[in-house]
Amino acid sequence: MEEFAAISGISRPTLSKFFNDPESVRRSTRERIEKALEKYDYRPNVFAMNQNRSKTKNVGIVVPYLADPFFSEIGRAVELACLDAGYSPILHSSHGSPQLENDNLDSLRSLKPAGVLLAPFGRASDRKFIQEFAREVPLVLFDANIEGAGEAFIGTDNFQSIGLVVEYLCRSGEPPCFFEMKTPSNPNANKRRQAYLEAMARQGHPAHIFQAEGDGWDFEEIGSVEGGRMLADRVFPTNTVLCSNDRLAIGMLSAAYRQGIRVGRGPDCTLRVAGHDDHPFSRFTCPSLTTIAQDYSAIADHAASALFAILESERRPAAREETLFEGKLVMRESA
Amino acid sequence: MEEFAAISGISRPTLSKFFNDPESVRRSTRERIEKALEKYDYRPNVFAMNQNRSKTKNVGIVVPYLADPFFSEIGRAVELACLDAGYSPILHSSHGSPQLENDNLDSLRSLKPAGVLLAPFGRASDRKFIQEFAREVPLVLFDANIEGAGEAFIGTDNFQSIGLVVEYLCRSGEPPCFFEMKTPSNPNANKRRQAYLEAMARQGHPAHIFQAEGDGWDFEEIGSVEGGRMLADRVFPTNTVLCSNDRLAIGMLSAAYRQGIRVGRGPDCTLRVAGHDDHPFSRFTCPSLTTIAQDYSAIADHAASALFAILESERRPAAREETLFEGKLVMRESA
DNA sequence: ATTCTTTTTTTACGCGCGTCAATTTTTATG
DNA sequence: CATAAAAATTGACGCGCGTAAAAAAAGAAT
Repeated sequence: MEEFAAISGISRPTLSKFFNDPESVRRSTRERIEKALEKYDYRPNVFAMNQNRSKTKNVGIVVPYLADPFFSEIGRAVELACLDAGYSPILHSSHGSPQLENDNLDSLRSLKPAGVLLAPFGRASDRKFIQEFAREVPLVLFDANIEGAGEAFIGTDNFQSIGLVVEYLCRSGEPPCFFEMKTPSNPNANKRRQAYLEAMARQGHPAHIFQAEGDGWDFEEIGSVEGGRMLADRVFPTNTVLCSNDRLAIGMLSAAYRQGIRVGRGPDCTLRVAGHDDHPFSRFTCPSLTTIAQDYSAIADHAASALFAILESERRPAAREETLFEGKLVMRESA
Repeated sequence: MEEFAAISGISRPTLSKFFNDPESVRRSTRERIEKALEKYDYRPNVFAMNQNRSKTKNVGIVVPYLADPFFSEIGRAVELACLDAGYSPILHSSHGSPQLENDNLDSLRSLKPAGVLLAPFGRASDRKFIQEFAREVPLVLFDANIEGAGEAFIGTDNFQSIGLVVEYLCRSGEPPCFFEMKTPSNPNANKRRQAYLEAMARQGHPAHIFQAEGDGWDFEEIGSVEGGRMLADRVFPTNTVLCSNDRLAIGMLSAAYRQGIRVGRGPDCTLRVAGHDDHPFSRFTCPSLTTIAQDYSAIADHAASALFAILESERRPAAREETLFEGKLVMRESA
């Protein structure tokens, strides 16, 4: 940097300011630096930059399971939002392990991040650990909420979205049963069950909840095995099943296919299946899956903005903000 | 560290050695340090550690598209192998953009990585850029090869795997046609086409190749639209289609379902479909997909080992090593 | 016990940059 | 044009650690 200062004719402290925030120097100076930069392509040393800075431009992003395309997509959207705002995103996956969630936060902490965007496991998360973490680092949660942790939460309004699909299913055929995991790792699952119950009450139909054994992240497998068993045993009192998420629904569709059960709205169909999340593969299931599309680019953008607002205000907000986006019904072949 | 040296009764240079490599100090000393570490939980500053080190313990991992579960899984396996070897993996996705591949390598370079594991796009990659990069940083390629770039390549033996599935398909029914993308971004696709041609020649059957228009990473969509069109137009001269990869096959299966074509081995079936890769969702397609399973944990482990061997030997190997693992046939319902 | 070897300690420097205070230069304002 | 305000420069210190050289200590071998 010393050398670059010499040949570019700019003092080193000014260069330092520039690299921290190009907007912080006068425009004429900025242009001179940028011109010199093209000529000599100097790049500051990341490690030396961050050593003396208490707050860096790093933003940690942690999602529970990157192999799930839903988190892959939303992780990407958050990453982009950070880049656009001039931060350096660092994306980590907890790979289904709450312990790894803690490890990820730990390893992020040593990178002195300006803030962290976390999609937590929820119930399975180490709540105390996360709250402790949030005391040191500005933290915004998305997708899954943990009451009282972090400065803000951004997610989908499960009551709205489930209400929407339940209303649709009731209007267009038999009222839906609800299929979910017995011990869901995600708090959205609990919200959705509750939302289902309320929506069915509103519609004046009896509610029927069916819970699959099993834990972990092999949702398709669970949906296929447990859902398949239920189909074979004819436990569903109506011909319509609303699955707590698309991955369970994908499993159930595969089970229905194996059993020769025709799924869809047609007259020859004996089963309707709907999901929630608009998983990237839901368009290609057989039949294609009717589901709820979460507005995850809105969720990602809003979560990032919320964090940046906190970072720029330099102080923690007084009230914890919770923002919920509405889901959209995506009507396809399965229901 | 100074403080921690004082209260633990160990000199600071010894501590420094310890944190670089715990094995480099005498066992009795190591135990004393570890005991003190539990008591005072000091952790060295990552940035200061790496500042004066020309080579860090960072290992960059770059995959072309993390939303593809195949890369998600193999990326994870590589990540784990790095952690086990005491390195700090940093996983980046190029999100389908060759430009971003360059950007990722650039941003990795500023982290002074000890080495980089790259699954490149292949043909679409910026070959010169990557070769330039490899001059600075030890580089090992996996999944997709770029001739002459990097110190080693580890992947699947497409000729073996395609030979295997072609042999199986011929033996168990009509010989397969081959369905692929016209402009594949992945060099494996070219190998597979070639392998198909050779395998069909060996089997004494005429080869039929059908290429879908379209580019990008929406393989399911392309398989569904283009493959569906071909099915409707009855262009396939036999009842068996071998798809270049599972994601195309998933699309084709969805198209077949829409058209009421029964897929599988049964007497009432008029189409057989096979894929390649054993995509995580292939078990849940309708019907479940017969495919080739790549041994990606072996690929990941071997790629990581190859890099570590280079790092520990401190010099570039004389010859470029290419290691190919065999694929395994996974027989399911679709063929 | 002596000698040789390995390990640790002592001492000291420097990495590349952030950042501060004092000063000078440039730009905006009246 | 003078003056105030904003921005840039000068000079200097320190961050937390790597690392080198020389001396001391500990352990191993004879």
